[in-house]
Amino acid sequence: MGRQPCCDKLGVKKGPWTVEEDKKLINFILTNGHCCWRALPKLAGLRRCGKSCRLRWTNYLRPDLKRGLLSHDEEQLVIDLHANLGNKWSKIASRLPGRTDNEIKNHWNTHIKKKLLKMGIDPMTHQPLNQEPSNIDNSKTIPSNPDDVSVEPKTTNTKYVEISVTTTEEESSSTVTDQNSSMDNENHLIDNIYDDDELFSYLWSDETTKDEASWSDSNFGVGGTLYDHNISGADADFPIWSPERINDEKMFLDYCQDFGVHDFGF
DNA sequence: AATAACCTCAACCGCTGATTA
DNA sequence: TTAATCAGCGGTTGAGGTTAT
Repeated sequence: MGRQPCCDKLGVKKGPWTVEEDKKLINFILTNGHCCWRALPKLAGLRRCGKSCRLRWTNYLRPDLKRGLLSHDEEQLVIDLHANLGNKWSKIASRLPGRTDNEIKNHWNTHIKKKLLKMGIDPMTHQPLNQEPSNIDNSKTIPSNPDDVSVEPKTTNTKYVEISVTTTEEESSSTVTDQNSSMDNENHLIDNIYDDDELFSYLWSDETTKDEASWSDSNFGVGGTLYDHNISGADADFPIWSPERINDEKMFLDYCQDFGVHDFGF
């Protein structure tokens, strides 16, 4: 009865991934795909459980991932989607190409939440903090069925709490009044985004899953992107084969050796 | 320079619904 | 139908880095 037992818990490694492990995982998935996470670690020669491999791949190694802080537009979109969906990070992430649910969740908890609180806005209800809960009409901000995003996501007439989020230290130190004054401009920016039918339909489309996005570029060629998490600072924002990084010849050649030049689309 | 306090985010944990034998 | 495992999700943790004292 039932399926075969999952991975053998004994001897399964935990903790941070090493470069070697990353290479093994990338190499295996690029060659064989990831039809079965349970079997993958053994086949790839990794002493990890399938769950850990899946997380590492989806949150860090996927070729289509963007790196670096969320842009202002992305941040605003996250806030807007959160007002509709609540803490449905995977659904929010599916609307932001190249971003993971974990990344968005972390960014929300460490940056956006604080900014909203600083502005006197409840991050959960997206309403002013001093507003009595009984006065809050949640039906306008959070659909009864959070999954039902076929509900008008947001129009310029929909009365969500319009939130402006700044992205720099300088800006974040500004007063609420200052931020309110810039709100119109930024709302205008977001309105423009929503006025763009093509972008709008893409962002609100359920068609493209993270996996599809990932495997549409199932190699490290022109569309794919591989980042080296061991590089910090500005370099970390560039793919390892990008001109910005390619001057580090040794590292580049190391990766070419590991994955084969063809993997980089040359 | 040393230490404490704070911040960030990768990774883990535990739960849920779907799937399978 | 049942029981076991699966993938996926959201919440939480803690190591390492940064900033303040």
